[in-house]
Amino acid sequence: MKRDSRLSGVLHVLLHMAERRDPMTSEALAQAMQTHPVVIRRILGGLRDAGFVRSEKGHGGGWTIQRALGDITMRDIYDAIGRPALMAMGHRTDAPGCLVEQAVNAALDTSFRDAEALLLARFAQVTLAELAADFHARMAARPATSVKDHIHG
Amino acid sequence: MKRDSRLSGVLHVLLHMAERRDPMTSEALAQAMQTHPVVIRRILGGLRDAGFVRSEKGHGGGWTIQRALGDITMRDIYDAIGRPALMAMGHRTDAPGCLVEQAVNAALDTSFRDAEALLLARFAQVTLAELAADFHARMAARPATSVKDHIHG
DNA sequence: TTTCATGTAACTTTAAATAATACGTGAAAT
DNA sequence: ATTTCACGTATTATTTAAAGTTACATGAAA
Repeated sequence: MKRDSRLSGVLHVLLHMAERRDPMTSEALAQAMQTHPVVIRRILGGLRDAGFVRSEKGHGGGWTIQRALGDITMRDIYDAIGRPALMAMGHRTDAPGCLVEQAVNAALDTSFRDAEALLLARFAQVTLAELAADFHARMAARPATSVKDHIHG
Repeated sequence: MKRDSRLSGVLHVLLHMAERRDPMTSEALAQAMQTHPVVIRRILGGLRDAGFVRSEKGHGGGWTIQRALGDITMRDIYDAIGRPALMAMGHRTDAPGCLVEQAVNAALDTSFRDAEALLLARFAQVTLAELAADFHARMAARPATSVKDHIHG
């Protein structure tokens, strides 16, 4: 399995956008994330459709956040990127005729469902404003002088 | 990401073994699991080292369970197969110096750690005996006549 | 001594995420 | 108007870990 890092990627990108007043280009965001501009457009595309960010073409264009950070939770972002799988484990067959497999799947499914519910509940409790505040707290605890010293690019 | 199904696979195999008195060969287990004998040996190898099963070579050889089903929990099995990742998401390590990324990772890690702890706690509460009982209950709720009608192979 | 069955290493295939390429659309600057 | 900038997206390639496969060695029983 290749671990999915879209959620952390999107959150990272959004917080970087939040530190700026002007639109940020996919190019600039990609550089900050050490990835490709197309990847940025793909993951932000879902957020645009959900109304969290706006994109503008042409000179001076780029991406801007459309809602107050306090009104966006990690759960919102998770939903907007298409609710990718949270659990790394599945089972071999979905509709098994084998009753042994049914018993095993039932036990695993129950546990995984509860763990997922816990995760989503946690996600819903964390807003981007809180993440931004955490970032600023980390910055204050450091000797460097400005925001620019703490973010890449 | 390719979902990991080793845990469900091992549990499945163990319950099948539990339904028999004689050793089961990797060949027979593989047929029941629709997979390859080598895969069976690989996943059972860890359990053998942990003392949950025993393997014997030669005529009449194969795999047998070494402990009472009530003394083996799903958590034991999870540990014995090497504690594979439970969560499908990781975070990018591209910019570890970035405080924004640190803030995001901290929030995600907290949630994921709690979800993993919940999962492992649940695993520790379920014994193979309970899974076997669930299997027999499912069998009793069905019109077919014998164990053989409900397990593959 | 032949056959059966596990023990393992090495290699191939597969699934999902990510990266890269190429080309299209629309907006602003000149 | 035309050029430049920046997003939109389809297509293809790369990467990673799991799963499958092959090959050969070891050891026990017939």
